[in-house]
Amino acid sequence: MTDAEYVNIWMRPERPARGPKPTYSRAQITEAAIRIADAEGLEAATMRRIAAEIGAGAMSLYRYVPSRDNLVELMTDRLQGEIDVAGMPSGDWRTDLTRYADGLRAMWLRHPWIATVQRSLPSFGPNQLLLIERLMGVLDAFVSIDENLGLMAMLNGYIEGTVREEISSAKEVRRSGLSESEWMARSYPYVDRLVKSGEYPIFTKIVMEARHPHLSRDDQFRYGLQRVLDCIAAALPSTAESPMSAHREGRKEQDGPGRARS
Amino acid sequence: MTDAEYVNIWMRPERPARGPKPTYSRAQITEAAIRIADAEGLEAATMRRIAAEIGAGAMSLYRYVPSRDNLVELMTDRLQGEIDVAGMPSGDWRTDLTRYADGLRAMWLRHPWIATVQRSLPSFGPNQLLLIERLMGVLDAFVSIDENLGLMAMLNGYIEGTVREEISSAKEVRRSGLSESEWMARSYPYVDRLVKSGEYPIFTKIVMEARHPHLSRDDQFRYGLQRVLDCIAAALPSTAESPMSAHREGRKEQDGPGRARS
DNA sequence: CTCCACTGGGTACGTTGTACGCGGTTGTGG
DNA sequence: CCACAACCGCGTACAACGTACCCAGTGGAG
Repeated sequence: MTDAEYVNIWMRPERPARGPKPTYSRAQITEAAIRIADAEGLEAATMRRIAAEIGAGAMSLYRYVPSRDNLVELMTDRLQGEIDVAGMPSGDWRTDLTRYADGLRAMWLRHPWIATVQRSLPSFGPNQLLLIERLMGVLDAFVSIDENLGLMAMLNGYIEGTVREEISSAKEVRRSGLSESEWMARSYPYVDRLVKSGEYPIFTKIVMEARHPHLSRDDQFRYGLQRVLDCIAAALPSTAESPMSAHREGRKEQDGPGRARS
Repeated sequence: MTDAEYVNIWMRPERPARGPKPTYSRAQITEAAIRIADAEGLEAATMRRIAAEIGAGAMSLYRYVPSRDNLVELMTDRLQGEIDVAGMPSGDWRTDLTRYADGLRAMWLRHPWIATVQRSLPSFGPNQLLLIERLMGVLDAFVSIDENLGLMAMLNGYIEGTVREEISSAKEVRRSGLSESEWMARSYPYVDRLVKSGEYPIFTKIVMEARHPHLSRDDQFRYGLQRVLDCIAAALPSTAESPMSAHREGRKEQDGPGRARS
């Protein structure tokens, strides 16, 4: 089996048996790369830059990592480890999934570049495996694996989609050096032209509403998450009823005070 | 206002008033770039390659497009136009959203590279605007804009998340030149080691189950989508009841025949 | 007719990932 | 104990990238 035939990075041993002791380590390199990516984006984490960060020569990194893509894989798995899923399943699936959702979102917001890595087939690094065990374990007692996978796809889809939006908004703000409201002011001519054209009534409605957001980003996320969890609840057998899920009030019309519909 | 201060690509006029007639056009360049990206991935659509495709010199493209990033924006908006949302809202929101979901998924599968572009703040190209109008119009009569945005975030999150997985799986298959089952055979040593270790019971369950998938990818998608739509239905006032949504049967335990839990 | 804003495109620069090979270091078989 | 092969860090080199700059031609406005 030649070097190129390792199925993934986790199969390739970090350290060979013989030879001089390595000065650095995969973990150290991964850490440095994450530090740079956090501060300046993933594209700033070039091999030369990472090497400089730990005081090594550029090509030295290739003694530890076969390629930059593989390094990104290492970084991604390290991030999965930041999500605290200890003690799951706790018996209260709603609490568990809320904790997971908050943890995943917080992790993405700490490391926004994660949104730009397109996962290849799941590489099943150690942290990802642990996460799978704990997360899928939450509903494992209640539904089949197929159904569990489907529900988690929905949950993850909601979380990632929402956070992607938060991230790209924040990135644009940083990129342009303008605050969010300044950015809106800058793009005013374009938006205004669209609004004034009268061809986009719903877009207009969104723009008008967005200027007076009722909820903070956190609250928006929490609110939508509760909706998703309600949906999951509906898919579970009654035996799974979560101890403290008595927050199902009659919601119906809860519009703001007298906003007319166009 | 200097060139750099255009707020986005849509504000910048394609053609100036005077001078010789351009040989090419933004639309033509965009089309060529999409063709290349479809066949070989977005990273293959380099400026030189696109120029060669239409028979131009590399630098000529910059007469039409300020930068490659802006070109990607043009490509993305063109893709949004492929989703057929004509005639929405039709009055049957469930049918409308199903059609949209199928259309979005099909478009992503036709142009998998879309998953690798990280949107900056929504650029509101013409096709995206139209899509917003039609899609958000579907539920506009039933819920507030805030709620509508939340529900659509959930729907889009589910669709994009699911399709991302399909895409990365397909890409890995193409990259390695192996079929899906060959790929699994190749990675058998790694997976087998994990299974045999006994530390990952749920991962093991997934692997065992995945060898006998009950549903095709299409059916999986459809199934999860129905679940999401059920969730949306729960958030709507009763007046919004969709004509043909009587497919809520009693589902409970539907496990495979007697697989013990570890 | 004259001007000059525009055209297509060639050359060149800085930056990227990484193949290759060097001289030095070290665990191990004889 | 010692020679050797396997490993180390890393300097050099190359191809490909996005794009700044410049130039000679072209055609509508005054």
